[in-house]
Amino acid sequence: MKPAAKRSLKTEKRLPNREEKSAARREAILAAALDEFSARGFAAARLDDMAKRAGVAKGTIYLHFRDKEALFQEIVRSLMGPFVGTVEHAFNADIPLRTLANQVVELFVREVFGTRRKDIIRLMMTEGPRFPKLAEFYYREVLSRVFNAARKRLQRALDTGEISHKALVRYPQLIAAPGITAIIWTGLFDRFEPLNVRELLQAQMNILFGEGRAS
Amino acid sequence: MKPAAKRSLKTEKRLPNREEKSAARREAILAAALDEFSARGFAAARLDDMAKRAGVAKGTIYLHFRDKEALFQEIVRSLMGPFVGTVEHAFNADIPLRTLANQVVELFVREVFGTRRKDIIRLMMTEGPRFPKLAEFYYREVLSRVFNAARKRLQRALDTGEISHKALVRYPQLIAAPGITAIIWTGLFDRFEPLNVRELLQAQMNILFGEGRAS
DNA sequence: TCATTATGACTGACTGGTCAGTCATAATAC
DNA sequence: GTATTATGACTGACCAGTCAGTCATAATGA
Repeated sequence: MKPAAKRSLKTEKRLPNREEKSAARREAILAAALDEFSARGFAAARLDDMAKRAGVAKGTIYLHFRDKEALFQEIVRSLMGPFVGTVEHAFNADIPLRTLANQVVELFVREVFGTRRKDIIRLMMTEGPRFPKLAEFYYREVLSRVFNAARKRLQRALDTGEISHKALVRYPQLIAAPGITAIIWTGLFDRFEPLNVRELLQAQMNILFGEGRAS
Repeated sequence: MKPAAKRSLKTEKRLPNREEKSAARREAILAAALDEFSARGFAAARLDDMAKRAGVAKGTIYLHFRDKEALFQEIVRSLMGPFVGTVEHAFNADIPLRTLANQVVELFVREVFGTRRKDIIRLMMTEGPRFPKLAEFYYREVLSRVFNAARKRLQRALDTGEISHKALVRYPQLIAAPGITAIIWTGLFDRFEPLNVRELLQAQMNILFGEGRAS
């Protein structure tokens, strides 16, 4: 498949070969598609616009993705999949709950709110009901894994007396809720009443787990 | 079909006159449109389907609403507008905070989650970003009024020592967050992991305001 | 090394279908 | 009788997905 390219020349800047170019285009298409889906929603996003934005002909999209829906699903997969491990790892670390809470806030602010993952989550909420397959993927590969890790840690915290609210083990949604709310709020109302996302999340963590210093 | 009815006979069941029929149709169209918008989202919902569902010809819709977008906005207005007063009233009542919290939970479960208002809120979250005018209307006529009432009550509670978390006055979002989250969760993941909405909301209220009896 | 041939990634005009909105005609209320 | 309201066939714009043809790059071989 890939025979000797320009041979191991020292040149950092080899010309990209076919395979590399193909991969680069695939990425460009994914990025462009996310922009369009975010801006217009699934139904109203135009393949023509994505192609133009990615600097590619429309037909090219169909060389990489079966159809519009597959493209959409692949965006979710490619951005959220790798992120789950990071979150699980954070929950499994052997650190005090309050420190963990601060880390989770930072992780959310930096790796979700500060990236396109915020848009992915918004799209999941927005389009999920019409893509049961995607919702299932998201539940199985993302949510249930994150929630399991969270529940395990919360149960331990309950056992050791780090927390007293039993409800948290049953409803980790209470930890996620301000993040969800922040994503929606900023998308709709930030121009009327801007929201300090980090403060909102920290406030909930303070209430749930007691006061702790800002990191 | 039905010419001059029996004139002012005592008959409770007069034939509806023009005005009444028109109003009834308008309502039927609004209801049908909400069903379609909820099921498919704004862009993908079809006027033909709404007409069929409302038992009306497509053209009739345009006798009542300028276009698809106006119809959508009118749904939000007509369902949420009257509801705001109820909520403000609840917040202004002179009752203990913990009782109020229970009432708010009940109000949400019964008047939002148990009605189409749940769908309206979901649609606002879903379609709001693409309808800045609607988001503004919603903020001005619904959210800011509810939040103001909530903030006033929470400030009083803080002054009297009913609560100790100052953050609640700044971020009433923390009270709304589980409701938002519940609406999204049930729309996406209820088939994998059903959510007891009332319990979720009560759990948050318990954490925010201390344990209280279920109403 | 360089000329020739083979490959398959890429293009974009095109097709078939969809759907918001219109309007001439029909039904109905007054 | 006539003004108002309702109808639904129609139109024009739009867009997902297709495919015959192009051409840069890779493979071959002399």
